[in-house]
Amino acid sequence: MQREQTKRLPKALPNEMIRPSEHPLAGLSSLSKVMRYHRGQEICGPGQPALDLYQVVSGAAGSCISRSEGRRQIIGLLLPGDFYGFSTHKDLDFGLEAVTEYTQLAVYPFQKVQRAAESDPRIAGALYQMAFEAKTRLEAQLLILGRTTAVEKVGSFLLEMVDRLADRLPEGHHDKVILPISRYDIADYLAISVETVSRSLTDLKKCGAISLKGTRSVRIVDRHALENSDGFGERPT
Amino acid sequence: MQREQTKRLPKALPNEMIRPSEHPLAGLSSLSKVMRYHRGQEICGPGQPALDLYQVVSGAAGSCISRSEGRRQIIGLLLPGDFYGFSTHKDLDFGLEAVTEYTQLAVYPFQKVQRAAESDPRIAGALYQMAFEAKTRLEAQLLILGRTTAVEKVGSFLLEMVDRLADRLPEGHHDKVILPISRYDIADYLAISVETVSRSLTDLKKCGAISLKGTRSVRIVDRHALENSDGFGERPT
DNA sequence: CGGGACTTTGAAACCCTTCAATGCCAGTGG
DNA sequence: CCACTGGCATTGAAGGGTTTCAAAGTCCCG
Repeated sequence: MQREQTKRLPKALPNEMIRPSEHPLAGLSSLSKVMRYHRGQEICGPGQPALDLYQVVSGAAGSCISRSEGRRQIIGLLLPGDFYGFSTHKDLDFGLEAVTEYTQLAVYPFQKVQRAAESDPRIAGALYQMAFEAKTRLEAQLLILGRTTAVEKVGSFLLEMVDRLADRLPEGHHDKVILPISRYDIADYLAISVETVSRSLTDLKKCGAISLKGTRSVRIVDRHALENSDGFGERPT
Repeated sequence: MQREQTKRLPKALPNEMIRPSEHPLAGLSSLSKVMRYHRGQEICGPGQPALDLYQVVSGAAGSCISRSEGRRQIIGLLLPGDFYGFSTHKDLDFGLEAVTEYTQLAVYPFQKVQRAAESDPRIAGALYQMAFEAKTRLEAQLLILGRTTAVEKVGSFLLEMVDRLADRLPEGHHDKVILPISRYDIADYLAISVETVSRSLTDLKKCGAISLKGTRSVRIVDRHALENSDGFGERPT
C-alpha cells in the first residue's frame, strides 16, 4: 500500500501543476507537506474523521462512495488547486482516492488551520471561500447529472473539464483538454455505464462536436453543439 | 407579484417552524426581517448578485434553474433552518423560489453579516458552518441523483425528507412526513418526469414500503426496503 | 357547480443498461 | 526481442426502464 516510489512516475503535464502563489493558504504553507499517490490509491478512507485538509497540486482525485450493489459513485472531482476535507466533524463517509498517476496533494493539519482562522480573519475568509467553491462545484455536477440523455451529460462534462483545466494551458488552446480520468471514472462521475460514456463520445465525434487524439486528448470543435446537444440536429439517414 | 396578503394564508404546520434560538446567527437577528411568500413566487431572480442571506423559517424553497428545453431543475431544496445566499460574488445564476404556501424567510443583509464576521470569529464560524451544510446537502442530493432507477431515487428522496423534517415532529412519529412539495417539484428535484415520480410512489405503496394518506402525507413502513430498493424482492405475479 | 391545478394511469417510442466479444496498449517475463 | 497478460476502450444485441403523449381522475377554491 505504500510503495510510492516503486513505480516510475511520469512527469506531470504542464496543465496539471498549480502555481504555489495562487492558493489562499499561502501563509500556512509551512504547515503542509506534499504527498504523492498512484492511480486508484486511497488517500483517506471513508468513515474516519477527516483530520486533514487537502489541496490537489497535480493530477486529480475523487471523493468516492461504493454502493451496496457494487457500483461506485464519484461525488466531486478535485483538480489542481481544489481543496477537500474542511469538515467540521463528519463528511458523509466519503473516501478520497487518486484517479490519476502522479497525483500530488498538499496536506494541512485541519485543526491548526482552524485555530489560525480564529485569530486571522483572512484565513477564516479563505476557509469560507474553499467551502463555497466546493459547493459551487457540486452545483455544477448536479446540473450535469440533471440532464436527460447521456450525450448531454458527457457533453456537459467535457465543457466542465475545459473550463476547469484549460486556463492552465497557453493562449489559443482553451478548447483542448487532456482528460485526467479514465472512461470508468467518467462513468462513475456521471452515474452512467462505461459503455454509454464510450458511445456518447463516439456520437459526439461523429457529429463533429469534438475531435479525439488518442483516448484522453479532446478538442472542442463545436461548443454550441455540446451546450445543447439535446437532439443534435439532422443526421444523414 | 407582491400581493403577499391577498390570499388567506394557511397556518403553518408544527413541523414547519424553526425555533428562533437554534440558528447560528441568533446574535444578528436584529439585522433580519421576515418575509412571506406564496407557492411559486420568486424570492430572488437568477443573474442578479445575491445581496441577501436567507434562512427558511417555515415552508420550503428551492434554488431553480430553467433549461433551454423548458425543463426546470431544482438544485437544492431548503427546509426550515436552512440557509441560502452566502455567495462571495456570483451564485451560478440560480433563482430562489418558494415551493410551499406560507413560506417564510428571514432575510439578512449579507454585507453586514460579512463585516460582522471579520470582527467576530464566532460569526465567521457560523458562516463557514452554513456553507458546509449547504455542501453536505448537495452531496446528499448528488447521491440520490446517482442512483440508477426512479424507484430508488424516489425512495431515497423520501428518506431524506424524513431525516430532515421528522426531528421536528413529536417522539414516535419519526417515520412520517408531510411532503412540503408537489409531485412536479419532486420531479424537478430528482431530474425525472412527473409521471415517473407518481408511478414510483405507487410501486412503493404496492410493495408495502410506504403508505400514503392523501398525496402529501407519507409514512415509512419498511425503511430497509427503501434504502436498497434496487430490485425490490418478489412481486406476486 | 365549475374551473384549474395537481395526480394518476395507459400505451408506444426511445434510451440506457447489461451481457458479450473484440480491439488496443503498456508492462512483464520468458 | 517477442509473446503474453491485464486493464482500458469500443462496439453489438437483447432486455428493461423512462420519457413522451394522451386521457381520466381528484381535490381545492371561487
